[in-house]
Amino acid sequence: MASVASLLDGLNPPQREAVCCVQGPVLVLAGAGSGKTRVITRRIAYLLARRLAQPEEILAVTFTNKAASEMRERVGELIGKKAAAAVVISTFHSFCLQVLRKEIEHLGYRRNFSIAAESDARTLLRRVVEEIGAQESFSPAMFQSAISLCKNSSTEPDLDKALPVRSETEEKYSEFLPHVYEQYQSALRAANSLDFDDLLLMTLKLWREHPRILDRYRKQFRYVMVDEYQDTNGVQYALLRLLVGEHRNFCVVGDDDQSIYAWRGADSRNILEFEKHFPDAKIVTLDQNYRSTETILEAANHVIKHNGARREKKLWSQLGKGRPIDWLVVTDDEAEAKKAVEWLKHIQSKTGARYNDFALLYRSNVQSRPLEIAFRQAGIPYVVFGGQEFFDRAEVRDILAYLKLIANPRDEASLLRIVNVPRRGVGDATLHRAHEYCRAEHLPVTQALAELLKRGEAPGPAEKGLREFLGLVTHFRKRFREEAGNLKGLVEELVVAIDYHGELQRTSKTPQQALARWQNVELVVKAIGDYAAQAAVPTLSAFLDESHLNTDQDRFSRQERRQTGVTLMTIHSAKGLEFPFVFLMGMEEGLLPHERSIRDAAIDEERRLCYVAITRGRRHVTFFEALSRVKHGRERPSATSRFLKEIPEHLLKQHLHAVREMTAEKLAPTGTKRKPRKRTKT
DNA sequence: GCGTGCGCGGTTTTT
DNA sequence: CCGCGCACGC
Repeated sequence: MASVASLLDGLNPPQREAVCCVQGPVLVLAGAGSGKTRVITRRIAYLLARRLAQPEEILAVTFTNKAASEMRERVGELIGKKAAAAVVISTFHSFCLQVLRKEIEHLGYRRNFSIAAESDARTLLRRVVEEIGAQESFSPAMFQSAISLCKNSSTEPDLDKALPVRSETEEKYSEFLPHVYEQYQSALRAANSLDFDDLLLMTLKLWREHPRILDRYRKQFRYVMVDEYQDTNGVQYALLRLLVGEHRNFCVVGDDDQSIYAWRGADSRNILEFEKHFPDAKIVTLDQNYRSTETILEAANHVIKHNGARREKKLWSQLGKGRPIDWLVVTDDEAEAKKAVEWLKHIQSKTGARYNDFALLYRSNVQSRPLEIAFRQAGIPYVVFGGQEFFDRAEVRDILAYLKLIANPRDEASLLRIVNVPRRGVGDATLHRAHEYCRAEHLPVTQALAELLKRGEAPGPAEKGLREFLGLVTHFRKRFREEAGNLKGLVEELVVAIDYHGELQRTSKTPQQALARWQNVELVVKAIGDYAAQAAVPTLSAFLDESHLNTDQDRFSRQERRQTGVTLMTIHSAKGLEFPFVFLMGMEEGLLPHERSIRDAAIDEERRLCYVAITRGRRHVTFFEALSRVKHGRERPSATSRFLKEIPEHLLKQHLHAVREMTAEKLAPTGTKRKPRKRTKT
């Protein structure tokens, strides 16, 4: 255990203050690259070194598993692995899941509840929308995001807030929304399932309705810390408020300028109005940056200062001016990709930088495509982050659905997914009947199906298939209960029992696709093996929980970090990361800011995105701008991003080489007359 | 109950 | 341009 004094070593004055002020509410405004993780980890160690708390009395909440495990690792370096393991460092969702796995029976759900992944939730929602006859108004997807916003926004689902009423269709839609919400919620309950948002909402409900239970948690967690506080939503705020209500030893760390998840329900008022919520709050601002050159920070400061409601802060560093930001103008997106390759090689030849030192950041995933092609052609290794999640692929979800139904016989979304995979001749008629039956008698779906079968109410061809299916599920449910030590073997057996290999061969378009999908299945089996090997008491249910709450970045980051290659990712996924060289692609109106945000007048968040992107760079940042871009399959002219224009000229160096080679014909068909010329400050 | 072809819509995505 | 969701025909 490190000494109290040594824990303050190498910290600047505000950082020390943030570490030492441990009683009462504290807001640490931590600008990009200002050493915030350092502050949180030292603070935890400080609490322990001064014997103010036992490890298990400290709760540190993060938004990602990755952040949580990094934090645990770094706390471990300070106080030892064993003590660090006892500190509760967790994401909001997994913390709430832990609470609910213990206490949910108080809310009338069963302990073996399923987590409904987004696709499962959509399945349930689709039927609800259909039953209500609301399909005329909006798609299930629209209802889904509206419901999610409701669930996130405040304590009680606030239906009016979900969407401002604008058109006739939308009016009709908001008229349906309350019914859809209600029916969806009861469908979830009948399926003994919670969606992601429910994990938080139900915990809140539990604490509200059962003060004694809340009291236990209050007594346990005497010190509470929250990372990325600008990303908390209304429910998370309410949860925290309840938890720290009495002792108020509450320290939040965040940066309002990096709030880029409002569209998902994050409410930046939580950080902006912290003093309103906690009038005696102590505010510490960390604005010394240890990451970027002064040029990069100056550019970032200039962009962000155009935002309205924000806490004034100016990042500064002692790392020298560095080189000006290069601004490369090219004709179109293909040229942009080629230029990126060329420019990367150019920087490498001057600095000797490795591929890992570069990140190409873009607003939306579609932009990755031309980049990937260019990098592949150039033979430069790259890693694309994002895109389809492993656990979101059809074959993986099939296997998971079997396991989920085995763990929770009421899980209707999972049943619907797999009852006919492989084909068993069970159709809508049978399933509808089962659904009605299940609703009337409050039976688990599996049992409802069994009952239909017993009564001979399953129509001819379905009968045999149904019998086999139910036999299989029952068989494996028993086996998983009795042979819990052999998770991996049982999953392997299950895959064979349903002949999933054959199924993939039947349903894949090419043998290559069948192979790729089969390899994913093998990865699921491997994942459960890995899980069983490291868990103290492996259970199917805990494996399923993990597979729902961990993202690919948590699961595969280790391997990928070892890999050397250029990083391609969205600005959103770059938050929290840093790279010596950052290329910011598509600095154009319509892309950054995105056209949809322009339409919705949500420019401030786009500006924060731009700010986040720029502040990822350590040594150097390059902007790319294409004069025309393919959108929805059409080539269209584009204009320089307004954010780029907010950066003073002396910080930029514009390059027009690529454009000089541009031919007149290239521009003519797109109708653009715009000739790039040296920018004049407006 | 199951396979195919047209037509619409299309940011970002910590869990 | 691409992927999917649904509607139609077997």
